[in-house]
Amino acid sequence: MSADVAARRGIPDASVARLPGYLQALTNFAERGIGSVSSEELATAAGVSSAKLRKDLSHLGSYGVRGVGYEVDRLSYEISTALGLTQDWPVAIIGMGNLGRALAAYSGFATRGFNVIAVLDRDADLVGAAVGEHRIRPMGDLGALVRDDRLAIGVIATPADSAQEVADHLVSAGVRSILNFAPCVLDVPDDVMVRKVDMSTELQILAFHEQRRTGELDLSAQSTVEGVAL
Amino acid sequence: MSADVAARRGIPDASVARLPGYLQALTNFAERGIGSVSSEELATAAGVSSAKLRKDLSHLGSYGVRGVGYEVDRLSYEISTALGLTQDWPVAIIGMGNLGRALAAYSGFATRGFNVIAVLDRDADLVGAAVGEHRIRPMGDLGALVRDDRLAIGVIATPADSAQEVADHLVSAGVRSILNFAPCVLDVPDDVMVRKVDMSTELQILAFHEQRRTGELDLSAQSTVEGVAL
DNA sequence: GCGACTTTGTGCATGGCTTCACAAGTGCGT
DNA sequence: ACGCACTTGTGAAGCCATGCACAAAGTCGC
Repeated sequence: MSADVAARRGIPDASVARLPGYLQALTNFAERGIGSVSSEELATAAGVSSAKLRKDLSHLGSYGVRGVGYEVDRLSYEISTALGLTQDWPVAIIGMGNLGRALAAYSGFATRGFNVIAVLDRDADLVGAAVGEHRIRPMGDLGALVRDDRLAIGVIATPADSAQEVADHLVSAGVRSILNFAPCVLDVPDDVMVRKVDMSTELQILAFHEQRRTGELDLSAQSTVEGVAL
Repeated sequence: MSADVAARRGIPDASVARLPGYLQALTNFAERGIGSVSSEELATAAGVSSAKLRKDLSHLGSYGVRGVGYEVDRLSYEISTALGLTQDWPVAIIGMGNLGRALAAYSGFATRGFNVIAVLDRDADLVGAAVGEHRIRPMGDLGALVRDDRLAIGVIATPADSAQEVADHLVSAGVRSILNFAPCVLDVPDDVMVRKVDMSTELQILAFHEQRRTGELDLSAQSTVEGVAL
């Protein structure tokens, strides 16, 4: 068991970031009634190379069978355990604008080990309004949610200018994992983990490649010789 | 100019992924009336190390002044140019569920170089309905949007089970940059770039670290000796 | 049983990214 | 004019992740 923990401690971040993808692919296989997959099949379904997949899985332990592959149910369980999804994590969403409401209505949480236990907003005028099955609660409720309902993960869906304030609130209430949808950098203590989701950033990265592509096409008149591929 | 392009070609992906963050931080500085920043200040605002920032910027060219720092406006312009944001990119959002509507209503696009020119849905019953300033259009309009309005970027906001179908439609219409919000892997030709945004994945990564943290706390009773930090 | 075949798990080499450390260049005060 | 304080840009070193190639280990057919 201590070996278990020791193994888990050493999983590289890059591997951890891919585990959810494997889990999702495995769920698809299970739904299609497939009981066993090779690293090649699973890797293709998850969009990675089979060597990478095997190395990633080797960090969890040795759950495959040589010559055969991986049992879908078993591997799903092991990855779920590694990710800490054997329990349901209570999540609170803060900021009930368009995005917050969309997130609150998103059904994908429940099937993936998360449970939205509360939605909150800083705006007193919104408090009490219904959002799906929830009623919007005031920020002051955060402390009770952490204490009584073991809230551990906060989702910030506010505009950028109030995100830091909300983050401070979450941190002082004891939340140490934050998913930030606001397009800004949050300043939090070292022991608080923040992950950011920003569609503008993603679009800008796409724009870079799109522009580079069209830029090269313009130049192709004078030199088609340079490798355009890749 | 060819040196310019050559320089731009060589920007590492990791650097490109950080440029939007720098641009955003610079915009903040500009709004606060700050005309000049050091790499240290900008790096802190963007949440990276100053060495990394300087190396990233060095890939664009030499736009700083030793002993002084970077002029905010100038650097903003250079990064915008590198990212291809001097023009506005036409974007279409496909899938008008909760998420699609939230994205369509998101005001952050316009200020960051993107312009939602159309929203679409596969469901014929939804076609024609109003979403903000837009009316939902049928998938068949994609070809015309690419041809007449230079649509280059598609945003998939459908459930996972129709994402691949939508992606195929986008690709055959000529779109080569896709932002995918559906929790699945898309199979597209090599010259099509897909970036994925998946909040479930992000939450699962947070859960991993949260679980590891609490797991170690549980064990701390028997052995506080092992380095708990980091 | 046994040999042929399949697939995992992993040591090793490779490449890319990050960090360090410092020379080169700039402004300022005197 | 000159030295001092400051900051950029960049070679060099170290680190992490990826890809390769193969031995180990299992199945299947006979």
